Amino acid sequence: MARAVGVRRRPEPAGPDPGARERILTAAGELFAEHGFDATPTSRIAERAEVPKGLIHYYFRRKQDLLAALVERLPEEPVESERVVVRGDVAASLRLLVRELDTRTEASPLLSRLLWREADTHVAVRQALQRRFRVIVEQIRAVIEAALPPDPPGRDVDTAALLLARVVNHRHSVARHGEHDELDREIAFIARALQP
Amino acid sequence: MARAVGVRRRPEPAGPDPGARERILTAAGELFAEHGFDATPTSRIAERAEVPKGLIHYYFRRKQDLLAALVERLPEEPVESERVVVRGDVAASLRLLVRELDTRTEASPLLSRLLWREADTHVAVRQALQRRFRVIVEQIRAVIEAALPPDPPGRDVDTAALLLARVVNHRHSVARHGEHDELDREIAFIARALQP
Amino acid sequence: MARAVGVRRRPEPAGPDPGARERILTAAGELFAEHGFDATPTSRIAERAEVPKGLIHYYFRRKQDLLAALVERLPEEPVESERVVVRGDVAASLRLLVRELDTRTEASPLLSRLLWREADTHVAVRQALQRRFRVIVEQIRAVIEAALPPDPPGRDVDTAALLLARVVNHRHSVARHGEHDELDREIAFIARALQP
Amino acid sequence: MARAVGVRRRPEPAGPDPGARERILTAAGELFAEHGFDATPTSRIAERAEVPKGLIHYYFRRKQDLLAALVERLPEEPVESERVVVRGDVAASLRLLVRELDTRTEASPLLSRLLWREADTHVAVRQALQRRFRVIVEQIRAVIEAALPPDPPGRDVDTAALLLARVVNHRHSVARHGEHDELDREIAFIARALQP
DNA sequence: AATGAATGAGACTTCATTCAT
DNA sequence: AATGAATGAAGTCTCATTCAT
Repeated sequence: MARAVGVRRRPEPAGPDPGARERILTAAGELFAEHGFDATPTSRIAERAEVPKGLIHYYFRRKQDLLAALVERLPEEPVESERVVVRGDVAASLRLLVRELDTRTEASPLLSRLLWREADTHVAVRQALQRRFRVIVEQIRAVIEAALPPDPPGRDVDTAALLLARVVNHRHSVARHGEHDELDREIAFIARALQP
Repeated sequence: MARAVGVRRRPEPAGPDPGARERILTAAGELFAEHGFDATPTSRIAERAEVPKGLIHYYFRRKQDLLAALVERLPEEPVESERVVVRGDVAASLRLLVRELDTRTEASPLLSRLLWREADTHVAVRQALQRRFRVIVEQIRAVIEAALPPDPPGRDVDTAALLLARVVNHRHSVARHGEHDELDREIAFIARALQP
Repeated sequence: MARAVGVRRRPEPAGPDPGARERILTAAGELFAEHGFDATPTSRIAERAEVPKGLIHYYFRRKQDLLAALVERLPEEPVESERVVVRGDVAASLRLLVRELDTRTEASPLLSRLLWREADTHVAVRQALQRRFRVIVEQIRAVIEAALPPDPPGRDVDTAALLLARVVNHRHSVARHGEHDELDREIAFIARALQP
Repeated sequence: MARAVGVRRRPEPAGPDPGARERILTAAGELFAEHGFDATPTSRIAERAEVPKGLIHYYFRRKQDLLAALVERLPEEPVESERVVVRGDVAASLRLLVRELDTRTEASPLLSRLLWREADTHVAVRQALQRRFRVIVEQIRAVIEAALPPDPPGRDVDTAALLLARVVNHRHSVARHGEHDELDREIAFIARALQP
């Protein structure tokens, strides 16, 4: 029970700690999002993840690798169009799709903003985000076409998709989230333009 | 906290250097834009501005103040609507307006992106940018209304303005500039929706 | 706020250096005492302690903590009265006690003066020193009472103790040490006053 | 009335400012006393004295010279013994003398402490203070002798004087002022010892 | 005589990263 | 496999001091 005074004890390895890697990434994501990448010392990440500082560099040789790993974690697989399409009602379909996209991002809205913030200086991040942007444009286009009434006149679906993608992305990157009214009005506007 | 006791050697100031403040701001803007705020040491700013390091802190007590000063420099006065309105042609009017807005930002496209990047962590920057965003929305709305044919049915001008403002802002903040085709197509799309 | 982007070269730590902490404290004590707290850069401490500058901040987050640690090191346990009491001879007893107190302080006379110097601006230091002063008053009182002839008339032992404590403290804080004649004369004076 | 925009105006010398030197010294004394010599930038002194920073270095080439000048200002001329002597009552006499000495120092008790604090590192200060200490010892001795009953047995007046001087000085240098009871008891103790 | 602009030395501190264990 | 100790590079900022005017 007592501990000999003066004897330096090795801190006893404490055994394997599964989930440590995961905790590190979570902590890093939160802190980066909150204070920025540069302003977050690895030591603070270690604290929040409750791991020794050394372990971070054991899993991620450099701090930058944390960012890369964070990007990997972003859900990449597209929303299955069928799940959100309301045949004949473009506005409703898009609303559903956007809710779905939001949900994925909302998992960590700050993280999304963070990544866009770092995109300019970190190539890997930028590329991943641009890829994701293109996927979203494509998805919107698909949903619009699936929801549109069968006889397709010459509407500019491509532009509508890009437009909405920008709106969505704008919210996820720099604008403040939350105002769903505005978003819905924008969707309605675009939908109306597609079916006269 | 203190200075070592002893006699200082050669401060040797070289007399007033007008334009130094300006050079510092320019250098700071460029470097911040290129590498980010945190990753730019004041020493490098001094180098590029060709001033002694101390002068930077003489003009701007802390590094943050450089950011603030950079924001001040953004042109705030709105575009005079009359200059860009083409009566009866909403699309043309908006194209002109957007070109004008671009020009102002393009003065330092990187700077604009930088500021949006830092908005999350620097309150003053964020507020200034949000204010600017609102001004732009308002301007777009004004132009649309001035360009619209005289008999006004119940179109959603507000939403159209917000939509376009988002597109513009998206380009200035996170998207890559330059693809004017897409932008023009988006403008056309919105304009068409406004006059059936 | 940040670190320039780029790869660091050669940290190359050299393994545990036991005694480093101690060497740092010793060096700090000496230098502070010699030139003052503010006028001693941590870099000079590092030099004298023969440790890299970083190590100082590894052990003591801020420079102030060095002062605090220095105070901790002061011997706190009181002199055992019995060791110095010469029954019936107050002057002799006090001389012995003062010699003992001196010895403890003389271990680092400059350090003592330093601490009193910094007491005004560093609360922790001030409190520690005030505590020590009170202990000394108490000790002196105890010794006087133990040494006093058995039939105790109404002498003002308290005041005598305070008086001597002040003399001792005066020597340790601002006066120059060393002149034992004067001290002995003062002790004799006080002792005489106590036994007419 | 209007001022041409953009024209740089010399700030107009504002005419001679007698008392500026005095104000600088006062401000310096206060600030040094409050925060310490090293921790007080000349800029802050300038602020409080309401003079341009340059003026300080115009009057006092180096910061140290401010300390020296502060020492000069200390009242040096001794208290006239006759004013405080109560013939036949040593205690009363000493009480009066000490009150008088206090008054002089109390003019700026913090300043007194400051000077003792800096005495170790600034030779000029140290010498001035030591000189003053000797003057005080001498004064006390004179007062004792003047107050003592005419038939002088072999009392140790010198030691009594030194003792009291130490008490006084201890209060002025490191101890907290204010407790006059203790001081009076100490004076009484010493006085009693002088006249059995 | 007075002053604001300017300067450079250097102080403290933070931190990513490495190595021995 | 894991970790605490250790390092050194660099960053921000302060400030006494000087000079031109």
